[in-house]
Amino acid sequence: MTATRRTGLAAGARAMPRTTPQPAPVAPVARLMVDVPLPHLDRPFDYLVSTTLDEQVSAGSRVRVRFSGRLVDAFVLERRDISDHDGTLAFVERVVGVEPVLTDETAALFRAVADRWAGSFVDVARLGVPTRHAGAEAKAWPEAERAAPAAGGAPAEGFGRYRAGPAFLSAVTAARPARAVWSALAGEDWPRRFAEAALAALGAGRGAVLLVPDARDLARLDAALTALLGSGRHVALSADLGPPERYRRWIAVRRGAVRIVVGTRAAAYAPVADLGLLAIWDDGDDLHAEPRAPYPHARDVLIQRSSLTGAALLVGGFARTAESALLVESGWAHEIVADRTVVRASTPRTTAVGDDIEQARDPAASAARLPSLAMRTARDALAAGHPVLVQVPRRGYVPSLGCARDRTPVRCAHCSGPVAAASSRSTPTCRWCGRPATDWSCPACGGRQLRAAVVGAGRTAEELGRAFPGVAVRTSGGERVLAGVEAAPALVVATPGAEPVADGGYGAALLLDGWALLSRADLRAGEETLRRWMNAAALVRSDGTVVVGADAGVPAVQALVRWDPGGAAARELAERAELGFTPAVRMGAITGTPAAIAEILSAAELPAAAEIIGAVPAGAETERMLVRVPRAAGGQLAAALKVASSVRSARKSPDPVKIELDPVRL
DNA sequence: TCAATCCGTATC
DNA sequence: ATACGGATTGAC
Repeated sequence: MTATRRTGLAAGARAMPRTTPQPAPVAPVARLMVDVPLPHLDRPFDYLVSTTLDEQVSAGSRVRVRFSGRLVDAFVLERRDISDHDGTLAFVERVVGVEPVLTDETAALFRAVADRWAGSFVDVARLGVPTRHAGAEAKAWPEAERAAPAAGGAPAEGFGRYRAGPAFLSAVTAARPARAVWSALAGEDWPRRFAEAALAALGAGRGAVLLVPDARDLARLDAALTALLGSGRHVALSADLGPPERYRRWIAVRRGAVRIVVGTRAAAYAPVADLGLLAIWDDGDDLHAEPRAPYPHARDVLIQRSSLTGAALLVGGFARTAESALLVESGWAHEIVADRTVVRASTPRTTAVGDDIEQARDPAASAARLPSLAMRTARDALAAGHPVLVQVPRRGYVPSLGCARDRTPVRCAHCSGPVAAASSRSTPTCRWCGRPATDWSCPACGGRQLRAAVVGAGRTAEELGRAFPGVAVRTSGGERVLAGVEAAPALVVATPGAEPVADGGYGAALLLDGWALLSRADLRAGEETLRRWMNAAALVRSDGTVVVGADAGVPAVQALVRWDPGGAAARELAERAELGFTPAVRMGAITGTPAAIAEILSAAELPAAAEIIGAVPAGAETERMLVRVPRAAGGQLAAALKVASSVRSARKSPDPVKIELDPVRL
């Protein structure tokens, strides 16, 4: 660049006079991570900080730098005196916003999570740091309005009902790194318990992060914290806030104005200083699994964060996952469970009516789906003035049809998609391409008559309306989810996960079509079914009744009847160990073209014990390969896969591969 | 001998 | 990604 050009620039657009930048006198080097998606660039680079930017660039700052010719975003990890880079250093171009977005602790967490899931730092940082919104930086956070903390309950209240419950709370109060898996009793006011645990952390002068699966649970937890702490001392973070509000709240946390964060999975990375408690509710819910690379699971992020910071960890739920069972079995976490007598007293009476599979599978006969016991149970609860919950696994009217004669599933003639009916009168239509399925004939027997193969929530509500004339029927599911229902007779038809909370509890719950949940071709079908049932049954009054439409011999049914989430999870874990599946082992899943998979496998120095489980088709021209290693070699596996994908990206290999660790779905 | 092109490598 | 250097190729 010539002297004249430089003079020209100095006289140019910028108001501030511009000369050759001088490195800052103290700690002129900024070590930073550049925001480029290439795995082989996932390491720090050093830049110089000029005297003009000296004040604004600190550890955690978001900056822009010229990297290999173009301007890219970057996260500053630290300021240091010297660089170990041999070449000359470029200067940081500018600072993005005045707010440092990383703390030393979250930077370490991003690194650890990236390493654990064979991803890169900036991929994880993108999950944990919301997009900047300049307007939000200016506003101050309102002062907390303090509620008089409600007095702690009597000994047999709250966590006092559980063995090791009070011990956990006092550990949090004493800022000790207690770790626990909590199996909540049916009917438990878990948002209140979470709020109490957060208050304990606050009492120790620490902060807390509490995670829930979805917006509805978040609203409940938010309300419980407001009731206990007043407003302004905690903040709710979720994706559906919209960028400005989300950033405003997040910045309040980063500045230390708020020390308690409740939120959905991305809140796991909230920059709370001096963490005293990390908690997650219902860790079996799929929503805790991040769908963006590197696909970290919120429970595992909290586990790592607990290890890094020494913050207490609470994994709570009505049901228990095999992963949580492993935390207990390995001795890493303690159990918080109630004694059997307490469990029996709080669990609604539960009966299975699976009886005849053939009959249960004939959804056309409403008497079979709503057996007489279920009808009687509902009638009694309604008569007693309580609402009745009816859980139906599928939404829609008739989401799946079959041949009336031999039950061959009806597929679309054009695209082979599944065919569903939207109402009793409408023409069955393909759910993929929308074409009506007129003129269908059974490929097996030639029959032309259709019948319902699966009955959805819509038709169930219709049937119930006829069976109980005069009783209000309400539905919750899909896009229309009810938060709660009042303590009055009503039939509430809900899909799993969309069950409204009933004021005072439901008088009864009917869990229909258990076979549809249990027979899913999924390794986790049993665990997931029990989780959905327990979450529904937990909303029933302790003197109420649960009727579950599944065979009494099925382990999940027995665990529900006995309210034994720990036993079920231990059995599940043992089964996974036998089959060699997560969490008993660590797994890597590589999805891509056969050539790309072969490239990864040849570049990866897999641990000696690695076992490769042969490629299965995974979509058009792609396959999926699994690598299994003992848990102790999990870190090595992730590192090897990371190196292999770095080699591929450095080599500019064309077809993309997806690398997942411990995938939730197999 | 020089320029156009390809390939591999580093990116502070 | 993308910019750059060194090697390679082809035409004069």
